[in-house]
Amino acid sequence: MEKEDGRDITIADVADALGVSKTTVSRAISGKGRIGKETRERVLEYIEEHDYKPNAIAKGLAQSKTYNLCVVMPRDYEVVDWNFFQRCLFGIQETAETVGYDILLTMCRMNDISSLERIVDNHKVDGVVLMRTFLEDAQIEFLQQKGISFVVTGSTNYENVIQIDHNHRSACRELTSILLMKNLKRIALVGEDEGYVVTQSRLIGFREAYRQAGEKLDEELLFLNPENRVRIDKAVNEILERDVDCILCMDDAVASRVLKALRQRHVKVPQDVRVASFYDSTILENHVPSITSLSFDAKELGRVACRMLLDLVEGLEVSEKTLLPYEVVLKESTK
Amino acid sequence: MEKEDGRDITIADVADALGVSKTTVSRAISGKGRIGKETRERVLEYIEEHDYKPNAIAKGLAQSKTYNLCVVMPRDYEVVDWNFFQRCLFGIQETAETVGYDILLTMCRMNDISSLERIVDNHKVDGVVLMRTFLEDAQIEFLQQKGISFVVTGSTNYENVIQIDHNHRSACRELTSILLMKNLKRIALVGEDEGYVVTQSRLIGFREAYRQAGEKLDEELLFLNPENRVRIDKAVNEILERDVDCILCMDDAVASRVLKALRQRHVKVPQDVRVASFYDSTILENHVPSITSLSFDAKELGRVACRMLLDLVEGLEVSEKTLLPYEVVLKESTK
DNA sequence: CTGAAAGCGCTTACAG
DNA sequence: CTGAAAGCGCTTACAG
Repeated sequence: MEKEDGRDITIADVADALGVSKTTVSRAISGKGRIGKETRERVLEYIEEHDYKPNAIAKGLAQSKTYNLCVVMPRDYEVVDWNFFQRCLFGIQETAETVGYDILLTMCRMNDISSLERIVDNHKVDGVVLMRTFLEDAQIEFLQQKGISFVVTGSTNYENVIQIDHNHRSACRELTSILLMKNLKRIALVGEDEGYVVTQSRLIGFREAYRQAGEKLDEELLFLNPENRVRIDKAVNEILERDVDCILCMDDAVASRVLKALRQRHVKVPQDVRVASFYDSTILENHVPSITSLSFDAKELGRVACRMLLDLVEGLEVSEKTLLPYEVVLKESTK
Repeated sequence: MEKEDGRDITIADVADALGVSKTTVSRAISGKGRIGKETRERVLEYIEEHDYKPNAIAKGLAQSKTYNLCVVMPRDYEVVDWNFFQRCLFGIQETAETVGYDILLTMCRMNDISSLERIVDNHKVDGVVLMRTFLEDAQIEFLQQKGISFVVTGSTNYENVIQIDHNHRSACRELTSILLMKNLKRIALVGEDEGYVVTQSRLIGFREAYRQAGEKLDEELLFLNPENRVRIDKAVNEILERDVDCILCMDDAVASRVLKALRQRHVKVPQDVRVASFYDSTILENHVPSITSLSFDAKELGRVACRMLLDLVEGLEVSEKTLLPYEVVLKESTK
């Protein structure tokens, strides 16, 4: 509702029109504080009729709150799976919305956190969720020093950080175990970057599966050197020379390149070699043959993370580490 | 900088410490209004030293501004290319940031605009960019009625809407022309949804190319019926019966399904039939053979859109329709 | 149950 | 060139 001068009506206008005080109107809206049932109804009715909408900014100022949550997305070109972040973001937004919070989105290149700093310093948000962190993470250090509420989706080695993640270690252990049980003993593990905690978790899970199965892991089949970055091709050559049963990829970006390399060499999947990925993304969605992989519910991750951040903002106790379940999805590529 | 009680220091603290008025401090910071050079420097120095940061919320309230822009992303599962929106979003965020604006992100399912309504009604943003619109668009109607500044990325038939788009019509005309010049006369056009303006533009460009080339278009080769939605497969069968030179797909999601269908039928691309898409996305990025398509710079679209919205918010004149260039990228699939 | 008043942290005419 | 004061639109002790 607008007044003649083009401004929206305020709580003061409502109060005037009804011959009550602003306090009363405020109480009727918020439901806080004692107020007569009848007065409240009168106010509510008037508000409804005249389409009054509270100004969230003013409310925020008075309460020293913003009702905004900052989510920091990664922004490099190297990101494996945008879609995952996308879905996670949806989960966050969806649950934030249900309690009247909005999402202030920003990006973070490597360790340039200027944008995050500006948003936090300017008091534009009540809390933040970091969608990706590094082993050495400027975002975490900044937020901890500022003392602002935040959670991390994914895992980190930093202390006292609320983190929500899928159980990658256990997931990778399970997938590897299944492969071993299928009598695929010689598994080559290909991955590009050890700079993330998740990569380490995956590797640990991989090793655990071998140990549990009582099988010996051939360290010669581990291709984790970051120098392989552009040379997956070369790695594939070496792998093929070493007589492997299966190629396990750290993620789909890697898997995609491995598959391409195999195709070029006319190596058939799964006949000549099996392939599986520790990660499922849309990259391989339409791949023929379909690729065995782990499946994670990104949206649920977002939902849980957001809920926890909201609790944190409200001053509630929140457990430091939450692990979400996963699924192993067996497809043609490991038949 | 924090005070003992945990609150951040305010303009009043600075004023007190320096023995000047809040007015003066405010002026020193904003650069507005007359102020002595020396006093300004004193203030600035103190601020720097004590790491004072203005409270954007308070500033916003005083100025009736928020320094936030709302970006509305589509949220259906049917969206063709998330990546495009992603990159566009990056462009928007990037340019907003340079002038101290932040992005409030929300999603819009089909025509459920409740989330957008809440954000606008609560005065949480100064303007909005709609990333996708429908022929009948609740978002546009709502924003127009509210009289709030907004721009649209993409095209719409609504009047008086600032829109920034790639020149799809001309792009599709050019790609089609090139195919015709390669003597690929019998081109089947496959698309799923006519509910968007862009689909119409593409179709127009397609027809124009035929007209310009003086070739007759076989209407039997147009597969645009939404009923094909799940039946691309069937369409491909019919296409193959009709002796076509090339299959032109409205977008990559369609192209991807068409290619899959061809593969299953052992039809070779480009030997047996050529394939091209009116759109380039990551879906087909690693496809073998590589697919001829149009290429659009999503990030630039975001940048331009944001700049125009900012102008609009500042009350500047802005041209209603802006068309951005494109590229035709010829690849193996039409060799 | 209700209200006057102070306050959230800024900006901005207005006066000097 | 500088400042006192009012105002942005809410909330919230405090008093009645």
